[in-house]
Amino acid sequence: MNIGDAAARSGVSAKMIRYYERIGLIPAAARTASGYRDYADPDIHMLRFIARARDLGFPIAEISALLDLWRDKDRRSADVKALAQARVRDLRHKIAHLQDMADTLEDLAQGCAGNDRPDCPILHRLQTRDDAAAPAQERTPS
Amino acid sequence: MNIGDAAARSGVSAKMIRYYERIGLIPAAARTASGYRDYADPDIHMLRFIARARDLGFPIAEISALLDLWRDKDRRSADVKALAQARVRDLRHKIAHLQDMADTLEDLAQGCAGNDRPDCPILHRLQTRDDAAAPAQERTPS
DNA sequence: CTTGACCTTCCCATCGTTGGAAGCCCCATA
DNA sequence: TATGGGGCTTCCAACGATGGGAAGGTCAAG
Repeated sequence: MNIGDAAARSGVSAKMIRYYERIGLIPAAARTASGYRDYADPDIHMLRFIARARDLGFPIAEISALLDLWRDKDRRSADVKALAQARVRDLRHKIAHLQDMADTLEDLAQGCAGNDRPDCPILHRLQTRDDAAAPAQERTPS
Repeated sequence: MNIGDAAARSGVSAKMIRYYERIGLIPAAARTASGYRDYADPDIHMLRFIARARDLGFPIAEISALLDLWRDKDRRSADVKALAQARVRDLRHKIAHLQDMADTLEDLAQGCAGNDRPDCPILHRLQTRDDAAAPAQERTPS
């Protein structure tokens, strides 16, 4: 199976497959006599695994750890769970940060008339001191 | 005022100040006879403005637009508001995406025993077909 | 045999930021 | 006055993850 077929079947682009091989995330693929990379079904499984993990926000280093666990038949499910939970915490942290930014910005925009006049509290708050940068403190801890 | 002082006062690192100058976000700073960049209070205001906008998630291109509006005394506040609202929409979109990832992953982790045994639905779902990629609530844990 | 679609490697770009190296400058202290 | 250490200058590289493209080899169909 050529790299193009592997890409189509796994959802990982040919570019990224070569990249993952280069950085050592996946082992070097087998080669045909003419130098083409040659993939089989287990490789597709692995690439699909990577695609899923990537879609769930795992960075490369953690996908590498997940792959090790995936291949290790003597793994402890606690190790897998710990990785997943750490990722969830990281995602929740990022979400909270973006939420703060969005809430603050929305609050600023809400106070702006949005007409033809130049005065705008958004610019005003941006240019002045940073005393009250968090108006959205009381959010439901959903 | 040296670049180090400007960095300390504005909250923008010296590295980034040089970078912003290089990419044209800010005009080239004045120079002393010996070639040092020389900053005054208006420059600090501008850098602070940039730092605030950056902390609110504006990309460089939009900060540039905001700076233009900031300097334009004949601006229309509607233009500023539109930029801010577009940024809020973008942030909310990113938040929704991260939320999906976190919910799905949390759901997967919830079904994992987290003990010394190797079987783990997280790895299981990652390696099998893609019907599990839907948002967390859709799927009833069987 | 030609053509076109594929493959190979290599380089460059993104975006915002940080780090380092080599070399010059400024100030304080001995 | 000399010296040392910090700050300044520029340039180069890297990060994560991906895309684009050039130059050249290979494969399969017409």
